[in-house]
Amino acid sequence: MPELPEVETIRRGIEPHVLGRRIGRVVVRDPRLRWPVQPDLPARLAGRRIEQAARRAKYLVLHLDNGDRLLIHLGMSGRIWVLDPTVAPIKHDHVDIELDSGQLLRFHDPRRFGAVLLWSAGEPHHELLRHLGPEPFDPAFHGDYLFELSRGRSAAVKNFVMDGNVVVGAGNIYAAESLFRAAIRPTRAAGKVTRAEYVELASRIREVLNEAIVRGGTTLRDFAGATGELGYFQQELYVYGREGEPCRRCGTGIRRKVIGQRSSFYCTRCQR
DNA sequence: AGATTCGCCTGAGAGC
DNA sequence: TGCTCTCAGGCGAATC
Repeated sequence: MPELPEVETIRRGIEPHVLGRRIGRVVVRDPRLRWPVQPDLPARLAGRRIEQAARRAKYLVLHLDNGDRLLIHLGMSGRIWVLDPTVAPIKHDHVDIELDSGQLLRFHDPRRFGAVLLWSAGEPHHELLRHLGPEPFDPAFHGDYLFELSRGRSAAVKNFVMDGNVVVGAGNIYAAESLFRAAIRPTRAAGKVTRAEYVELASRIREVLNEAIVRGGTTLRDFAGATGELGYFQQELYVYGREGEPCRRCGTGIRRKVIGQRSSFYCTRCQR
């Protein structure tokens, strides 16, 4: 499932293919995504030039020359491919965006949890982005911020950092890995984690995400179609998906426990 | 307000 | 081989 590092990798991958390109025909084969594709989206995209390929949380944000922006979210099974238009569409290829380079952007999403939405120039803030917490690499994100925000919270610290209102990008895998590196047990109440621990955690969240982005970039060096897969970072996981396997630090068997409906992995010895 | 649950989807993998 | 069942999960909405 594409998390923030995967989305950033995809952004970097498609950027050279879309920057400065003018959009031609847009084909919507199935508008039934997480939110329905707006009926007027093809007409409003046609003829627009793409001026910037940005990212906010897990949203790709393509800035257009008329001030409109195209939001693309991959949900959990979404893909974006840069293809030659002669490549025949396959099942779940929901949206094609033709470019004046002769290539096209193809949005593919079996589970349709993703979205392709037009954000009008007239709306300064998009409803889906309004509530989002800071980017992990934003200076506003630091240990003190987590500490202050978490006071009085009874939810598990893992759920707390996975909450997009708190900070974006700490998805299930990266939350688990960050908490391991910070030696914090994911089940702890967020309100009971100390300031010093949050300073460490914020640092580890940035570290883990940065490493994953670097690895993701490696897998897509010969970019043709961003796959949104884990890439080489998968080889460096300390706890995620390693139930029963020995901790890479101390050898203790990694524990799996469901926290807030999500599988969580941690070392009972290293994480307190 | 914060915490929890629900619902949308289909593919992969396990079990039979 | 082929079927059924379970699980996975981003994230807004609804509910507690």
